[in-house]
Amino acid sequence: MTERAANRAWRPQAALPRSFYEGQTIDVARALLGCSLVHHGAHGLRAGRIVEVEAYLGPRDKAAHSARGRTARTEVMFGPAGHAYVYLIYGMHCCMNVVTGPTGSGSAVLIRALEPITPPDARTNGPGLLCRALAIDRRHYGLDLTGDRLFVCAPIERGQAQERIVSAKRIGVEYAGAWAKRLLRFYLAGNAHVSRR
DNA sequence: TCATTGATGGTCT
DNA sequence: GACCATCAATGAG
Repeated sequence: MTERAANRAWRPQAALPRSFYEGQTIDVARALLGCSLVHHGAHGLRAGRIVEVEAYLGPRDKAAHSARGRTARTEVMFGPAGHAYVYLIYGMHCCMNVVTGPTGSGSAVLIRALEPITPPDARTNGPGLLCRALAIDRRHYGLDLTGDRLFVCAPIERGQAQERIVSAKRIGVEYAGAWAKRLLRFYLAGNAHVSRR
């Protein structure tokens, strides 16, 4: 946490390969916890450690945007895994997902919160906040996450006991009937940067 | 501390 | 025209 932020310059590792994203969406969601989200932009390097995610399981999942059909907005969800699905919500906030599973499955994982790395005082405890902090917006729609601009890299080894993962209901999807009750939100237990505590 | 509400615009009916 | 995978400001208690 503050130790990582304060000390020697943090350097991103290699981007995770496409095979990482091609797995079962729930498995990918859980595996993303602890990984670093990295953006190399005009502003320089901005990054954070993923501490909260939500899984969206494709068109059968009534909470998923892909359940509304294949449209210009959702097109990237139906493409190959390992690409960014970025959308505008409430007219002012962007949210970022990673596309998962087999091509055509329409599944993705929403990144909901980060523990900031650079800059260390950034507010990243929500899907809109983290996009703003990392300068991610709709221009990144469809971007290949196996490139070197925007990507995820493997967890930083901490030499500590592994952090426990909590499963919970997803936020803001009450309209989705039975799917709203599914425990498809995952976060690191006790982490101070989770969006709702 | 909690509940409520306004901001703001793309997407879909 | 309604809805929305959000956030910040506000006001009551």
